[in-house]
This record gives sequence, structure tokens and C-alpha cells, in this order.
Amino acid sequence: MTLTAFQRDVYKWVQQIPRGKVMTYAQIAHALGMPQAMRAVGNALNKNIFFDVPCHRVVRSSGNVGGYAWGTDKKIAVLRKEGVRVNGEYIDLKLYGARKHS
DNA sequence: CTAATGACCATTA
DNA sequence: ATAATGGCCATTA
Repeated sequence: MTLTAFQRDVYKWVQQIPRGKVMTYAQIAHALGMPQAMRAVGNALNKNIFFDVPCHRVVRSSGNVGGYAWGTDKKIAVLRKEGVRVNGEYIDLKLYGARKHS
């Protein structure tokens, strides 16, 4: 597996998300200096399965948990396990949104 | 090079 | 609340 520079940057940020907190795709894209690359971010995360990246802590801006390579239900399960309250498929970003830091 | 794809987003109805 | 639409971007075929 070869990683592109973009993917490395994405993983770099995702790894900084503390346990029990989440970050949105848009936030990460913004942190990379590409506020409109949220779609590409999701794409990059889709291939992280071989790496050690807590991709389950990345959700949609709407609060919806978003997708997951191994199934959305799995994603929700892991989040709950970390102490995140999940209502249906939604999360309260006010409570669990991680603040970005450089 | 071009074209298609997708773990998205904001707007609109 | 849901559904459809256009846009954006890196990656891959």
C-alpha cells in the first residue's frame, strides 16, 4: 500500500481526535487548507482499513454519523463504546465536537 | 489525458 | 422531517 500525501495529511489529523470526541469531514478538509475537499477526505478514510486510524470518529456536518467501510452500525457501536451518545444515526456535535488545534 | 467514483455539503422544494 | 440537485476534490481505471 502506498499512501499519497493527501491521505497522510488526513490520517495525521484524524489520529489527533481524542477518544469520545468526533470531528466532521468538513473540519478536516478545512484543516488541510482545502475547505471543499470534504468528499476527498471521506474517500481517503475509506481506505484506511489497513492502517491504524480511528476513522470512526469522523462524522458528517449534519450530525449524522456518516458512512463506514465495515457498516454504519459498526461505527455507531464503537462510538457508543467510547462514551458517545448516539440518537438513531445522529450525534450532538455541540457535546462531542473536537476542537481543532494546530 | 479523460471519465467515473464516493464514508460529503449546502441549498432548495 | 425527507428528497433531489449541483458542486467540489483526490484517487483510480
